[in-house]
Amino acid sequence: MPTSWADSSTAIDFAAAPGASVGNGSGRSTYVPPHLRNRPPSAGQQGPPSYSGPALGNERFVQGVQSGGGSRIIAPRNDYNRSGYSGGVGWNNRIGGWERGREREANPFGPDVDPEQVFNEQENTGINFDAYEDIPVETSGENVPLPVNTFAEIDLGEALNQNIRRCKYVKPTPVQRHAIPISLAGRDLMACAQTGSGKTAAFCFPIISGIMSGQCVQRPPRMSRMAYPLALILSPTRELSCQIHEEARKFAYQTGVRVVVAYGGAPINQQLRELERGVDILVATPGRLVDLLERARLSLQMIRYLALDEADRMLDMGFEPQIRKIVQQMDMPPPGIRQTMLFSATFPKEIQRMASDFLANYIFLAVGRVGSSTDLIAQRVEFVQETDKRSHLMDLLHAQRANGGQAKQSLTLVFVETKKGADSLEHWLCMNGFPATAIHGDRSQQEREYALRSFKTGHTPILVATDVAARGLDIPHVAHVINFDLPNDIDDYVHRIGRTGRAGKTGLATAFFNENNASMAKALSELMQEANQEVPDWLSRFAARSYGGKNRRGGGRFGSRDFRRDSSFNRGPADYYGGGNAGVGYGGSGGYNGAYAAGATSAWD
DNA sequence: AAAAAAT
Repeated sequence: MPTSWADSSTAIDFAAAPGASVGNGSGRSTYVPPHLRNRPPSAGQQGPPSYSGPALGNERFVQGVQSGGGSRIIAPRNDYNRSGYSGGVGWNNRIGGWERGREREANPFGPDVDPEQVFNEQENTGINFDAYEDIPVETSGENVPLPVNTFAEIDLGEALNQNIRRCKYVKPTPVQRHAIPISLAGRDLMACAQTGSGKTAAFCFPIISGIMSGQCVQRPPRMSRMAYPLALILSPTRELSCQIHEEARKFAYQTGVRVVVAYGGAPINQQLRELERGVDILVATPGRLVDLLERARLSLQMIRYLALDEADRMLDMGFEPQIRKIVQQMDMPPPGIRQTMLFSATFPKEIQRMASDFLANYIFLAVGRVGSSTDLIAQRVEFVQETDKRSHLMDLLHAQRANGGQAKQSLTLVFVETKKGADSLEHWLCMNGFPATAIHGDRSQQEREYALRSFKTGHTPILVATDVAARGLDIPHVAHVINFDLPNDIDDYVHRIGRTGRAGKTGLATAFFNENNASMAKALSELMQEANQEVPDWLSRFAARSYGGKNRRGGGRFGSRDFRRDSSFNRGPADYYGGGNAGVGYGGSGGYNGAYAAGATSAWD
């Protein structure tokens, strides 16, 4: 994955520059970021700047600018923070500062888009805003800031506004309308929303805007090669982290806010180099992040914004210990000091507990699921024996091809249960004349990224995938999701079919069902029923027969409701936000069920 | 049981 800064020629300077070598000893050279080398010494370099940051106490970082005088001298340093110290204007000056001398920031909008040509027409892969009109939204908490209806109402700054135009965002999505004002007001947020609802922008805009305007102490001077991001965005899979990184780079283009991504499976050295060159927003998967922390190449003590994306997925994948380590056991400022946004498609107990632990007096936001509410995804279930699956798949693909689906317009995503199954199905499809590729966790990261690219571009319009691709990935033009193997969890099913019918486009989801999936019958038929889909009789019979299986409404969930309303949850000292029920003026929450049935397992359980 | 994620 090309990362703009890595690809610039200064990377070479970096390797060659004497200043690049870093010493740990006090007498050795201090790392000077490449963009600050060969600059005439400014006033700031005469003496070491003082630094008053979180290490000295729990005051808000913004106070550091004003109160920093004479607090602590750590290391000789360049004028990184000069504007903040001298004028107290913070980052607006910094843009001129650390961006000056950089020839050109790589164009994050892709080769087809000239960022200078804001009104340049491009295929609209964006959001079908009409599809958002009826999406129900629910908020609760103390003093919920009012939602906005346009981006213009929000003061995000000219640079960000221009990027919003470049991205062709005309109008905020529901999650953006609500989440952005909440975030800009400095409040913590627990949001139930899906990727595809525009939530990446919903958490990126306030972060970028906050970093730009914040009178923060930029980098605590250190002699080590430690990176100090101001914002951290955690996501469950590498591909999702990449995707967030790509989007965030567009939003941050020419704002001076630097976005870096770190994830496993890729050489760590390049990522370390990126971090060394400065990072404001770090997007990461938990494993690699812990690695970086343990190598002491990264400190979280400057974190002002924390965003956890697809939090339920991260818990499913067993990341809770790592996440708790990152958030609670390293040097990250506590809730109330940092600002935290927790995004999750579902809201089970574990997430509620996490919300209690990670957030301070938060606002709860639930957004109906886009594309699932209506007929945007046509769901079909077919009874297919294991042994017949391949030939049946072949029939579907032939029919699809016969219908003249343009390759690029009709991508087909085939979900299977196992990594081995993915490989063998891919091979079999290719042998039978269907250009397919596969993505799963046993493939190298390079292969994974190649597969995804090849699929997105329509080069191989069939992608065989395990659940690695089930959530969050936003691939335009997926016309058909085939559950070759049904998952064992209805939530996974919802996420998988959510790869189609995105952003207001219609999609088709076909599932192969047989006796092995009996445990899914009930939940599946309920889900389809509530989404006004035709449920085959045989499936209803299966459903009636099955006792076990997961009841969608069960599982000890409070659903999308703000659980703080439920007094049973407020037990003991964990209720640190005091007072307990924050759901002021909140009532009649059940009203949306039914109408938005397919989203029932997500935001509207 | 399988998948994902650090090496």
